Amino acid sequence: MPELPEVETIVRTYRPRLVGRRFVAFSSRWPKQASPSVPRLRRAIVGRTVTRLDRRGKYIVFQLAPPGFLLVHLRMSGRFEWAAEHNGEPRHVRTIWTLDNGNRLLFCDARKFGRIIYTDDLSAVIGSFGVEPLERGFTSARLRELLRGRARQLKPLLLDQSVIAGLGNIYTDEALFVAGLHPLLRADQLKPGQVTALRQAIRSVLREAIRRQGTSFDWAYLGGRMQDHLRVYGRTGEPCQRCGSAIQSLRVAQRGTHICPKCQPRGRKC
DNA sequence: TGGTATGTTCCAAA
DNA sequence: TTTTGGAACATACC
Repeated sequence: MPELPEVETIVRTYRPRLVGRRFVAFSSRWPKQASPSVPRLRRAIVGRTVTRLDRRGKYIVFQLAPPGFLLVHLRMSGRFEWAAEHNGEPRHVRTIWTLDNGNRLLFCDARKFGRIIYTDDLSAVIGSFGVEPLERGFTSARLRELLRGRARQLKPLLLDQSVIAGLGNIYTDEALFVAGLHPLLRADQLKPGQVTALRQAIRSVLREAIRRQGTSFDWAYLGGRMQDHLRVYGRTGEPCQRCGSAIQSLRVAQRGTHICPKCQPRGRKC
C-alpha cells in the first residue's frame, strides 16, 4: 500500500486519535519486526505520551514525551486498524499498542515486511533521506542538482529514498507519464524544461493522490480512490488518455513499469 | 502451479 | 565510486 500519499492519509486519519494519548502496553506476535528487541521497545514506549504524529518519506513518526521516537514503516502490506470489541479480530494482526483510554491500535501486516523502530535519535533512521517532494525545498533548481552528474536511469533514481523521500512504484510511473519522460532516460541528460516538467508532475500527482486518499490495492490497503484515476500504472494494454496508444509494460530495476510509448519516447523530444 | 505484488537491503559484478 | 542485477524477506492473490 504505502507510498507518500497513503502514508500521509494514514497519518492525518490517526493523528487526532493518537496525539495526547499515552501507551500503557505493547505486545508483538512477530518479534522480528521490532527494533531493538520487543522488550526494549516496550520499555522505551510504555508510559510515554504521543505529542505529534508526522510523516517522513514513507515512515510514520510518533514523537513521544519524554522525548523519543517510534517509527513505523508499512513496507508492502502493513496497515493500522483499531481493535473492535465486537466483529472479531482483523486478519494478520502482528503488533498491538494499548492506549490510556483503553483503545488498542493494531498493526496488521500480511507479508511481515513492516518495521517498527524505537529510537532516541531520529536522524539515525531518517537522516539520510532525501528531499520531501511536497515541501518548499523541492524546487526545479534542487531537482536539477540531484540529477546532475548521475548516469543512472531516471526511474530507479526517483525511487531512491535518499534522493527524494516518499515516491514508490505507482507514483513514479504516474509522474514520468505526466512529465512525458521515459523511465530509462539517463538522469543527467534531461533538459532544463524537462526537469521543470518532472518536478511539477511529481508534485501534482502526489497532491492529487492525497486528495483522493491514496490508491486502494486489493487486500492490503482500502479507503482511497486514486486507483480509478491512475493514468498508466496497472493499465497495460488500455489506451493512453492523451494519445490513445496502448499502454505498455516493461521491467525497470526489477519493478513493473508502465508507459505510453508515444508520450514517453526514449529519444529526445515530446 | 507459477507469476506477480505498493518496499528495502545486502551482495556481487560490471 | 557508481550503477546494475539478483536474491532475500514472507505471504496472498489470480
